[in-house]
Amino acid sequence: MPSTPSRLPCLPVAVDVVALTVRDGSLNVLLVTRLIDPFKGRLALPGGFVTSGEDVGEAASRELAEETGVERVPGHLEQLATYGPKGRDPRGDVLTVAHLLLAPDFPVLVAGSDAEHADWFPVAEALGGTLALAFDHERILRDAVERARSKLEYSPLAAAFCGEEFTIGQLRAVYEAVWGTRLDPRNFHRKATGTPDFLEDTGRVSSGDAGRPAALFRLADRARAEPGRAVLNPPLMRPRPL
Amino acid sequence: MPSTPSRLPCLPVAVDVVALTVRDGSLNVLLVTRLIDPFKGRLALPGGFVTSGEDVGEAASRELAEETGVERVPGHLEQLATYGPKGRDPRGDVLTVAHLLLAPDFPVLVAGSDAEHADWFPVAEALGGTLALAFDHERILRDAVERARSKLEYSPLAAAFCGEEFTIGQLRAVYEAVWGTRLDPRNFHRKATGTPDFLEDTGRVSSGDAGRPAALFRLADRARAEPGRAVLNPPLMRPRPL
DNA sequence: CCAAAAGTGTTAATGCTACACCCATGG
DNA sequence: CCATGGGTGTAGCATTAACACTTTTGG
Repeated sequence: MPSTPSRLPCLPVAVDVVALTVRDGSLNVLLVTRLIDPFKGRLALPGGFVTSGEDVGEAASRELAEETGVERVPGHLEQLATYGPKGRDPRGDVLTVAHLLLAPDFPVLVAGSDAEHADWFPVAEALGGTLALAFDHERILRDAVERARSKLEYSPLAAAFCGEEFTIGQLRAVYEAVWGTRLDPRNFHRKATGTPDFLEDTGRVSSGDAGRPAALFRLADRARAEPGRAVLNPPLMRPRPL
Repeated sequence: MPSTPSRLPCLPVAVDVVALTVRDGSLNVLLVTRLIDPFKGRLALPGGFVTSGEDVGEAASRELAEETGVERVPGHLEQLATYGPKGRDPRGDVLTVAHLLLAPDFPVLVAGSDAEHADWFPVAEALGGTLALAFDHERILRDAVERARSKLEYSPLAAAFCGEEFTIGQLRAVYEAVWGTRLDPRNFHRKATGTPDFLEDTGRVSSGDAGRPAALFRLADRARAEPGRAVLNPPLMRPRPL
């Protein structure tokens, strides 16, 4: 069976992934150095073309695995938005379906100097213009960060930045890094632990750090099942900027 | 210059539009009867293929105009999500970029019996399975309604369902229709008029209806400029269903 | 002991819900 | 006059914001 009907207008369809994580208290994004034209040598979002027989989400997963060298990239992947196809690629019209990955800080494997090498960069730098991203990737990154910021308000997705188990303090650090604000540790603790269907106490405690050991939590089953669902009702609001 | 680079994998790219409006107190969606296979005779979302040289949003606008006979369709158009390309069209892989239109109740022009004829249908019927929509359009419609519901909570987009000027009562009717709930008129009035950068009093009043004449409002300039922006902070919350 | 982070209690301000109540029009 | 919807006031409740305070570790 033919996978594409004939005599229909066709477009090259790409996927790009904005992979975000929290490192050293600030929001970082995964970027690759382009080895071919256009924009050879410039930094870009990981991505590539959709091949026959796969959905766009599968293509995003595949590209992410290929360009990081990590077989099963952790975190929460969701679709962001579709851009184009007009005027965003010097080669011609290319449609791209951008995706958003919220992930714990996993190490990128370096395959070799000839492959495209992915690495984490602070979002502030990537949006400041100093890195000069390829294509319209700065705009896509901007949209992705805004999406991530608003998602934290009403969904349990902040936990996607943490590992399987995490402390309330680590979770708060995620909110602070993504929103660029400081939150009151006491009030945050009450809100996070008091929200139904959000967190589950594992009974274990973290060790090693300074200060009193913290209880370890994991996402509640209800929140695991539907990661996009609005379990934080009323929402956890980010402080209004003046 | 060639508009599509050669030797790149290609896909047919469609756009579909979920046009929503409020009629007689309930949420309605614009559907067309398909005149060709596949799904000939079935109801479907208006849409079509993206042609060379246009962005997906432009294609959505164009298809909407073509299939309704209305040159400049009113309301707020935004991208919803992208579906596919696998297994959603019996002809083969087709990617579709779904859009969402929130519009006042405009009359659909009937061009003739041979053209695809668009008309409004209650969302409840379209999602109930009685209408049996073509392709995966029921799923897209479901996502669109959910998006519209959550957008009303924090954005000023409820006004997109009304005309240029509207009363608080008409605005409340939009919330009630989209959310399927009843809201207290007094509290709603206070919240709507008390939210900064949301509504602007025109100074005029509505006439003709039963009861006391109501003041006419329009969207504030700030809300007009960025229709998706979260001006309703804290959000206008829909009553939690038991 | 001291610093640092975890966790609990308390209070004041804010926002929402649920009403009572008055206003202005059409019939 | 009455019904109908527009608009204001207010008391009770829930949530939040701000901060005092205790707990438990590492150095």
